[in-house]
Amino acid sequence: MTTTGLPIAEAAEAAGLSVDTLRYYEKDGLMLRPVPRSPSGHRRYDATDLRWVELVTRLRSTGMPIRDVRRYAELVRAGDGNEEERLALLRGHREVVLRRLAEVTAHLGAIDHKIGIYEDRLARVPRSA
Amino acid sequence: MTTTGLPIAEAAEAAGLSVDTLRYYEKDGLMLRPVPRSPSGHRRYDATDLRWVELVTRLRSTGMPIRDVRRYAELVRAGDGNEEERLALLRGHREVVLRRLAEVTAHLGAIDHKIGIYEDRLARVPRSA
DNA sequence: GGTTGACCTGGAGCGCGCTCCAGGGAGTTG
DNA sequence: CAACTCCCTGGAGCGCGCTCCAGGTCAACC
Repeated sequence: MTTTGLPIAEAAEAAGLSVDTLRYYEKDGLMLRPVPRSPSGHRRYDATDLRWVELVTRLRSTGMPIRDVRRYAELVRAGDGNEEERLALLRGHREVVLRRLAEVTAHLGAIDHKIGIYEDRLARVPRSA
Repeated sequence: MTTTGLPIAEAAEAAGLSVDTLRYYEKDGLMLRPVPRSPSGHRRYDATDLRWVELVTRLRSTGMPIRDVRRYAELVRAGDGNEEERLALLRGHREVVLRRLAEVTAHLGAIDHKIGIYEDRLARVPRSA
C-alpha cells in the first residue's frame, strides 16, 4: 500500500468544494505548498493539505477575500518569525466578521418584525377572505 | 416651499448608498414605483421611497440576491392579496440568514481558537526573541 | 450670453470567485 | 487493441452587483 493521499475528487468531496475550486486555490497561491503528485502527475492530498483546505474554507466562508487568504498562506509558508503579522491578520478578520455579524443580526431583527406584522395581518383575515 | 423630496445625492447620503446604486436599483425593478421627478426630470425621493430603500438595504445586506428583492417588490406592487407569498419569501430568507449566521459563528469560533494559539505562543516567546 | 453644477440616459466595464471547456495523457477492463 | 475513466493544463466564460463614462439637459449665477 504505497497509495498516499486522496485523489482530487475525494479531497473535494471531503472538503465540500468542487474539484475546480481545489485546482483554482492551488493555482492562485492559497495552498501551503504545491499539492504532491502521484507518478503520473495526479494530485494526492494528504492530511496536512486537507487540514489547510479546511482552514481556507473557514476563512473563506467567514468572508475573507481570496487575496487575504493568499497573504496568510504566504506568511505561513515563510516560516517562523512572522507570527505577529499572522495574528494581526486573523484579528483584523475577526473584527470584520464580528461587525458583519452584528449588522446582519440587527437587520434580521427588523425583518423579523416585518414578518410578525404579516403574520398578524394574516391571522386576522383567515383564508384568502 | 413646493420642493418635495430629496434629490438623488441627498437620498444616497441618507441611505448610505451611492447615487449610481440608487439609479441601478430603480432601473432593475427594485423600487416600489418609478421615483417621482421634478419638472426638469430630476428624481425626488420622498419618505416612502426612502423607507423602501431602507428595507431593500436590510434585505441586501443580509444577503438576499437582487432578483429576490425584485420579486418581493413585484409582490408589494401587485397590491393586497399576496401576503402569504410575501411572508413565505421573507421566512425563507430568514431561514437562510439564520443558517449562515450559525455557520459563520461556528467558523469564527475555530478562528478564535487559532488566534488563541498564536497569542499563547507569542506570550511565551516575548519580543521577537 | 457664458459658465458652473447637479442631474439625466444608455451602455460599457470591472472585480470577484469560481466554473467550464478543449485537447491530451495515463492506467484499467474486456 | 479499443473503450472507459480519472486526471492534467491553459485559458475562456460567467453571474453578480455594482461603478464608471460620454454626451446631453436644465436652472442659477455672474
